[in-house]
Amino acid sequence: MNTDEPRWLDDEEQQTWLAMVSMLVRFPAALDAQLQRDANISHFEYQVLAGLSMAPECTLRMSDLADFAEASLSRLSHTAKRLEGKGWITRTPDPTDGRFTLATLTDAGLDKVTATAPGHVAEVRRLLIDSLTKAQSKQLREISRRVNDAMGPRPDYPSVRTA
Amino acid sequence: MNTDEPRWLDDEEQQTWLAMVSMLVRFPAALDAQLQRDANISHFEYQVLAGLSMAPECTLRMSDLADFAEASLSRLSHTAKRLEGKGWITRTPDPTDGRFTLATLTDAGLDKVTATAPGHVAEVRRLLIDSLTKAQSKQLREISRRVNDAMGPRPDYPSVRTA
DNA sequence: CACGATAACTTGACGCTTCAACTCAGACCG
DNA sequence: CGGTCTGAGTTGAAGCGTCAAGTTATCGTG
Repeated sequence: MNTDEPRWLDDEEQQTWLAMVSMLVRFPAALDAQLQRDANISHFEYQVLAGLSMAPECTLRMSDLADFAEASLSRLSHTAKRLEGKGWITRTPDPTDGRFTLATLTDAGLDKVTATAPGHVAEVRRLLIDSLTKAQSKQLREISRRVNDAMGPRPDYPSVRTA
Repeated sequence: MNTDEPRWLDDEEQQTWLAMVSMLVRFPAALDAQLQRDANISHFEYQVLAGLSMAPECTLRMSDLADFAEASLSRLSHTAKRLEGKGWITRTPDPTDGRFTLATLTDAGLDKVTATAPGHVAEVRRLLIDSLTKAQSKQLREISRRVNDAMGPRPDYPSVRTA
């Protein structure tokens, strides 16, 4: 609603922007497509399962899991219900503090992640890692860091400590 | 479902990947948040209106508009119906070929874009352009180009020719 | 000129995300 | 202890996107 003359984008800036938007739209779609095709799950569901698989005891509080997957608690809750319905996770109140809910990967859930991970990693490699030189990969890390910083402090940035 | 030992990501690759995922999730959310807050429209709706505003006669075929906005025709059709309901666009069959539908920005729609654009551009600047050095901006263009290429030929890449 | 393609939308149903309540457990306070 | 507050999680409704059919207009072909 600001009507002061804005600083429009010059040609190069616009190209950067358009290329970025295109990648922004297509990349998540490509990831979802691969996972949907090969494992019949969404990228977000995969993230949830993968997050649990990397946690001690395959268990995480809902809020920590939401934080890891950068999702709202509500979104995670709905998804957790679906995943529970498929037998891949269970939810129980935290015995040490009933306010928390602990999500745990079942054996079937672990099998699912194990079966799905290689194909997913291969796709990430194909689309991103192997498409870039080592230098570009480093540049992308720095660029992402800066953009993430510009968006504010939400994700605890340095090394999400999950693997 | 491939069970051959995959090439896992090493530490640096994983960091690149995680940073990228974070940006991928948060950046579109940030754009939508700004537009929703200041103009009460989604980024996709903005793209549609902006696409029309840049076209000759403020008019485009639905299929060309879908192509520009990298959306399915179905998605665009639903959105167009909503935008038409708000009085921002109109749809008419192409007089020269009844199979096409021409979407045209109304005066009210043009006002909406004009009022919304400066704030949106400012946000793009704040989050992306001004967060990066000129060199990084160039790197990002090249990185996006490569990743977009890896995802296949869908969008007619070189200079979308809309402005 | 009829008649089967084909392509450009449009529509309806379904699934997922968001948003705004709502529930519930423990903390804090008198 | 009872009362209130806070924060975690859940739920239901509403909105948007996708998918699979449907429509309709033109093209080709005989």
